Amino acid sequence: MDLKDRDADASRRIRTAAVLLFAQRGYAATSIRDLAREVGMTNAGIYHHVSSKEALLADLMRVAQQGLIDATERMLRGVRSPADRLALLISSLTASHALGPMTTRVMDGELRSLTPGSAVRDQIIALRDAYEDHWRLALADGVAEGVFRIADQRLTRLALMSMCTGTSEWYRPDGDSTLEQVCAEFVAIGLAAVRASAQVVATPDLSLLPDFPWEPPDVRNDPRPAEARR
Amino acid sequence: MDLKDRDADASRRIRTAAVLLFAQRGYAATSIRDLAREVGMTNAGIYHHVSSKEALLADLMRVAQQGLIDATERMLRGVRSPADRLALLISSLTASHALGPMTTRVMDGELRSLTPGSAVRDQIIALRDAYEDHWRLALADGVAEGVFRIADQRLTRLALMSMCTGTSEWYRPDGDSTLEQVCAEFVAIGLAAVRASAQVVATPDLSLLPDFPWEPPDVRNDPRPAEARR
DNA sequence: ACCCTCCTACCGAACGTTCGGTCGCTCTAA
DNA sequence: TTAGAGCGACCGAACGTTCGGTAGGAGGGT
Repeated sequence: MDLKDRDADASRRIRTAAVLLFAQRGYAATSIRDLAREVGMTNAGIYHHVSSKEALLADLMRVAQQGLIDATERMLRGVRSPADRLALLISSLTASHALGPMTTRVMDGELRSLTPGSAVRDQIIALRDAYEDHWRLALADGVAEGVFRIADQRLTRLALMSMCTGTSEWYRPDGDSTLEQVCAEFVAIGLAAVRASAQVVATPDLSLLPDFPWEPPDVRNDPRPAEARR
Repeated sequence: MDLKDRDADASRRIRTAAVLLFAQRGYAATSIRDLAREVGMTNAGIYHHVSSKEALLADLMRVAQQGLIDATERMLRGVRSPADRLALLISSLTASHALGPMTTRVMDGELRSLTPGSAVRDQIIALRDAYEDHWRLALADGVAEGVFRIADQRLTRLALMSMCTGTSEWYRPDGDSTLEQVCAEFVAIGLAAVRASAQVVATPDLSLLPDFPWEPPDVRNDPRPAEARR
């Protein structure tokens, strides 16, 4: 195999394994040696592809967060109605967490593992803020246009985002509900939460979802902790 | 001070500090020495009150989960209407996570840190199942009685529970919304999610909420990671 | 076709540090 | 006088990371 390809392949396998292990056990509970064993290398070999354990985590998180932002802006492009935008925000966040459960669990839950005050951490927080601004704007516009009736916009946003992100904890592609059913149900709940008077016409284009490049292939041998299997 | 009291006090301070550190940094990222420093002891001193680090975590989780179950059953006692029961489930789960954010974050998120197959882990999973059964039953009863219209009961339950448990990540007692407002809003969202036709008359008695005995006093100096401060 | 050199992916071994946990002593309150 | 809370010192193991070395493909000259 070409050396360039070999390097790219090793980097990809390391990141895929890292996403899997960080999501299952947590960053702090995963050692470089665990990671090396998973990709068939020694711990020293890992450091040819990664400058440090924390830089690896930061890289995974930054790419994932940026991918979510890009996908969201692709989906919202040209959509004006606040109800449509809210529906697309709910669908895309839910679908992203359903289809990339490992990546999104690391993205959502490992910020505390990055050194406080470090540049990468601040950058990722800024990305998160930029993403949430799309929600803030959609809700504020809906209220301003009189099509949403919301008591507390921050409260509503946090409730709906928790609902969507929670999907990564329980969704299974071979489970009882299809992704389309989940999205449709969550959109219905979200529109009820904002007392939307307008009808939703936008349909999410799932091909615009983020590509999480290191999401592990669905491990049939139960990649998820037992408590999430119900 | 009486020796018995001194022991009880040390045990309490250890558990309070453990809940705080486990919630902030995670179990794996917290060392016994971190814990000892927080309570003004050496690492060896800790082991006079705790048999092992994992047993300490299991103890915190078991007591928290049992407290939630007890409080839920106190609240639901004698309440027959499914709409009332759902409203009380939402209120109590939300309020528990708002008032005991550290305890509930450990309870919800550290199951993966317990040794797979261990007796304590299985016991805590069983407690969690027992708690969730109250939700399953309320939704199923509502559907059976014709007062709820739900496409997928499991889906609805998971969405609403995620919304409630997410509260521990952002709620602040000195924030913009009061606990009563949060509960009222979440109950409204929940009832809309099940297309409840019945009116809700039950009012949650907050004095029946679980007493999480080791929840740290609200640390004004920002006990929460920066990303949750918005 | 061949050799020679370079480069790079990776390994074996070790670094200093920190981990969870133990042991025996000291000190103190009852 | 005694029990036990807490401490100082320590254990073996594991941690993240580094370093010198090696195998083998890549590339150029002949």
